[in-house]
Amino acid sequence: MTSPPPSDPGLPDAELLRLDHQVCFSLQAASRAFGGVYRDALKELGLTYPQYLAMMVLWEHGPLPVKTIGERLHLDSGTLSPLLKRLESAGLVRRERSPEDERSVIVHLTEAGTGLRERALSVPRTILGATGLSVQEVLALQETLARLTDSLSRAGRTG
Amino acid sequence: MTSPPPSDPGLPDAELLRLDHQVCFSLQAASRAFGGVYRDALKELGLTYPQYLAMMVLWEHGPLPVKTIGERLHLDSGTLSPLLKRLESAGLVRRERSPEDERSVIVHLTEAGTGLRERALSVPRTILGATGLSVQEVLALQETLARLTDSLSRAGRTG
DNA sequence: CGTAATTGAGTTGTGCGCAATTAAGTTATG
DNA sequence: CATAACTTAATTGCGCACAACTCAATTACG
Repeated sequence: MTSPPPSDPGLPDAELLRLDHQVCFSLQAASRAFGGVYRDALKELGLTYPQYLAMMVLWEHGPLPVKTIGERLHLDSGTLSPLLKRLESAGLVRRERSPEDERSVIVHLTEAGTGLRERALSVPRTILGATGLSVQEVLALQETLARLTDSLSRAGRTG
Repeated sequence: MTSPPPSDPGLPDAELLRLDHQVCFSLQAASRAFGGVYRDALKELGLTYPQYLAMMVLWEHGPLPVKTIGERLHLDSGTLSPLLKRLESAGLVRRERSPEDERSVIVHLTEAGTGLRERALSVPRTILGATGLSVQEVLALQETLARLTDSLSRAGRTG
């Protein structure tokens, strides 16, 4: 339990009352801007950004149950199930029940899914270039965002 | 035209290839964490976060056409039209055609909508507290996000 | 004046994110 | 062994975001 900074005196209320909403707002703006860039970059691959994330997890770790993919991406089955079905319809993955635990559905890459990785390799560099940020800034931003997310999640659970 | 840092040599490719996706990922994680906190904070008001944003714009500026609300929130009519209809169904706003320009729909607050502002006043402080960030960090974060969003938008249009 | 181009809302369709529920399989317990 | 508790996916329903489109109103131009 670190003591979070209290309601941060030093600025007038009216100022504070605007700051917070703008943080979230700026965050969503950046998030949506990313979405646009990824949309363009992924269009020729026929993937959306969340689908791309799921594929990245599979490219990196091989066959995984839905549960694990969900944990990596912080997504639940309500989001993943239809997403993975779309990837399956596109012929990129196969879903098979685990013989060991029939509750688990293991998601495998198909040949096409594995092959797609080659064409996806250029995407990250494109995106990084589009951010216009230095590596230092990226790292600092991630550090701040990680702490922010942690605080917010904690507040959601306990507050 | 500032010269954006080039593909940032100095780190191996494999490292860079992971960074970018994690920025967007961290961003979305933070964004979703905010969503959760706002969801809790706004539950008793019967508003979602985007609805809350729309209400804030109206509380601040009075009656506005859909167009202007969309510009403020960076949302198009495809998102706003149903959202505003839900607010109207909830009795918080009224939508009226502008007599000067019959294409415009002016969104007005109702008594209930105006009254809701009182109950919404406590929300921002709650959120700010949940972020666990200092004011300096908030300001720095916003500055970075603004630049990031700007670069990404520019990349989307021109790239 | 009359037609063309533009503008502002709305509609439709796709996909994501989340809550709540259901169903089926597994594990623990009496 | 039988039942209860838990786990894993899937489904349903709602709302947001965006693209593509339609429609009516306005503005610009010949």
